Amino acid sequence: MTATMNDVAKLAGVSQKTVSRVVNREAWVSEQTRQRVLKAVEKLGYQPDLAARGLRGARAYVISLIYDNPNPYYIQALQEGALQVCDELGFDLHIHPCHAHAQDLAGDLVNRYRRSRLSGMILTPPVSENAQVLQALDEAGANVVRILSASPEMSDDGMCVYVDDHHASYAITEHLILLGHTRIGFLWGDAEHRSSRARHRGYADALRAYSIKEEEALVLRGDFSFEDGFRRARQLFTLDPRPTAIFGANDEIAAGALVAARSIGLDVPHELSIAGFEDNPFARQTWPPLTTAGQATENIASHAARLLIEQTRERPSHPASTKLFRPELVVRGSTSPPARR
Amino acid sequence: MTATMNDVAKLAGVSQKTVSRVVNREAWVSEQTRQRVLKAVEKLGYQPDLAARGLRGARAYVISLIYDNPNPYYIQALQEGALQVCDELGFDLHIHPCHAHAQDLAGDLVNRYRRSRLSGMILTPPVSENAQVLQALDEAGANVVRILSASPEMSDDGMCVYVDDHHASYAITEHLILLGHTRIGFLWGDAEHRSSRARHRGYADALRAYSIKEEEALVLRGDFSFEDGFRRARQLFTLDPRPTAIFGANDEIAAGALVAARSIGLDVPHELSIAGFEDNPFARQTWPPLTTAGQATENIASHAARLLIEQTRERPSHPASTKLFRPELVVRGSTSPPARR
DNA sequence: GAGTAGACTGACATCGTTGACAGGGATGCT
DNA sequence: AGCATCCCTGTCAACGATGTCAGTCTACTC
Repeated sequence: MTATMNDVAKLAGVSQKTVSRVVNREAWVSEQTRQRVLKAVEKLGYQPDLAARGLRGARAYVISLIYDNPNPYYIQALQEGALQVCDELGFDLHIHPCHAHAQDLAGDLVNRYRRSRLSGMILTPPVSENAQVLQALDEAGANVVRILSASPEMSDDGMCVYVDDHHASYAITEHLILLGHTRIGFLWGDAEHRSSRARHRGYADALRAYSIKEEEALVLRGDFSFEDGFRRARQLFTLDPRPTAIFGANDEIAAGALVAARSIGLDVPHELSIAGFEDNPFARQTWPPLTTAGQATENIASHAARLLIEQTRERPSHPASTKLFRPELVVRGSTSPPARR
Repeated sequence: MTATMNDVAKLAGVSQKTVSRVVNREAWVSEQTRQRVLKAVEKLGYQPDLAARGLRGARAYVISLIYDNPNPYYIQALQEGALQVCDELGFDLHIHPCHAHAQDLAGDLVNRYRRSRLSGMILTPPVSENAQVLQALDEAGANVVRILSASPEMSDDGMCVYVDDHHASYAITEHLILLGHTRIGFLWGDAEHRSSRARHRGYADALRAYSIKEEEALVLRGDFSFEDGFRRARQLFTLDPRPTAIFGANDEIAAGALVAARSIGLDVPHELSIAGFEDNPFARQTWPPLTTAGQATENIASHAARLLIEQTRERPSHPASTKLFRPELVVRGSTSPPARR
């Protein structure tokens, strides 16, 4: 039913191998032959069979996106970015949600890698920071690109796409300080995420830069969830005096804080400013909309996918390159100067 | 490096074919041989290669999930549900976001079907209701399961997983009526979605059942987005008298209405009740949390995936079966009796 | 005791593609 | 003229599984 390479070859009057050469853009095919083959391809609506291709070739035409992240907006953006590049370059994308704490995550990923003959994997936080996983994949000879928070040293092995959380977090904190806030609560994300630590450092560094002392009671650890943001915000409200601003390590936490404020009748932003991080669509759908910082996750993912696929093609011209993305401050209605007391 | 069926066969001292039989749970293999093979499989960590399998067999071991839906929570739930079944049954899942209005969606899907040798496709609204797509896939002999809103006739061809939007929408409207509301605004979702029409019918039928006249001015068409919910809610607020309740055809619309209410200083639920539909996690993260109706989308998707894979296996024992899911009413803080005027 | 059916196993071709290698014609160099 | 080199093309085996078919070995029936 579906046309195969053989059909194309017959129609074009060449050998199957020559069709393969044309399709794969190999060198040394005469222009004349090329055109004839392409015409036949067109006519038959031929499309290479990914399974057969992957079977014979060392490389298959599939990459996998690995994530463990509760934020659907983030995940969807990742997927869209990666898919766009895959479509363009004729690859398939597999998605693999997983649990960062699963029994044998490393083994599982290695199995997947083999079983599906992956060309490569895109690792996202926190899996991209899991030393055990990285080692196992490295030993298996897997082709990996990691998305992760930039660390001051940037000394990671392999190909990485960095996000400068520290910088953006500094910018958000500075924004609050410049509005006149000095008592700024900070709600952590999962401490095991490197990005959480970077975001906290950005906060602390900004305070220091403006000679504001970091108060222990204003900084609460927890996780990246809405619920935990809600809980911890309420905890901050018991302080006397209350903080005049809260900076949540992601938009979900900030949204939780927003609802917490509402729940005790606090007016945002006049009685309390709230800022988030990531700039989900979500952040635009609260009232008031959230001040936050973000970078199109889609771009980050598509960059990672492109890097990965290029590496697959073994073009030695591209040395293992990295890239740094800088999220940008987005000021919306949830922050304003503190009310005078 | 990775073990193949041949390696397993050698170790177990049987033919490759026998290993294939054991792995695929075919009948007529002696228990003794089975055990020996399984031990060898275990020892070598053998996993069947999906590409090779798909190449030889008519069926491949991949299904695809097709969607065009702006709601990441919904999509993620679909994905999780489908993936769970795929993992269990040894299939791969491809995801394929698309645009329902794309130039040649039907052709694109058929191409994909062939190119990746899919075992089948799960179609979600609104693609699952696109006659042109259905016909093209049918002609290509594609194996399809559709997720879609139940219609009164239920006369769809092929395998379907139905969601009873009408029933749930009736329940929500009834809930509002029983609280004492009579002027209830209704904000449509995209009219081309069958579910939108079903939800509106549920609303209208409930009003009729309680002898409340449907007022044209209270019913506004639009799409499923937050922004459009916001816009249309503001439009409703210009009416005199204002509606005392708004029912949005999904949670996003309802959230938009919530923010709209806030923006003109209306207190929810006391001055205005708001209800949504779908029960996203999202609906719990507003203030107040939304009254809504929902059914675990994950279950719907996993049911669809299971149906699809079973059909692949050509077990004639299962006639093309369908299933009806009934979303349930979830009452939260965004609805209450109307204030007395 | 022959025939038949049922349980179990293996040999071999095959899916659609790519990789290794060989071959042939044109061109350039000695 | 002879040889090497550069283009261009084709032949053949292989990837790792499954499907077809033919076989063997037991047990049961008549």
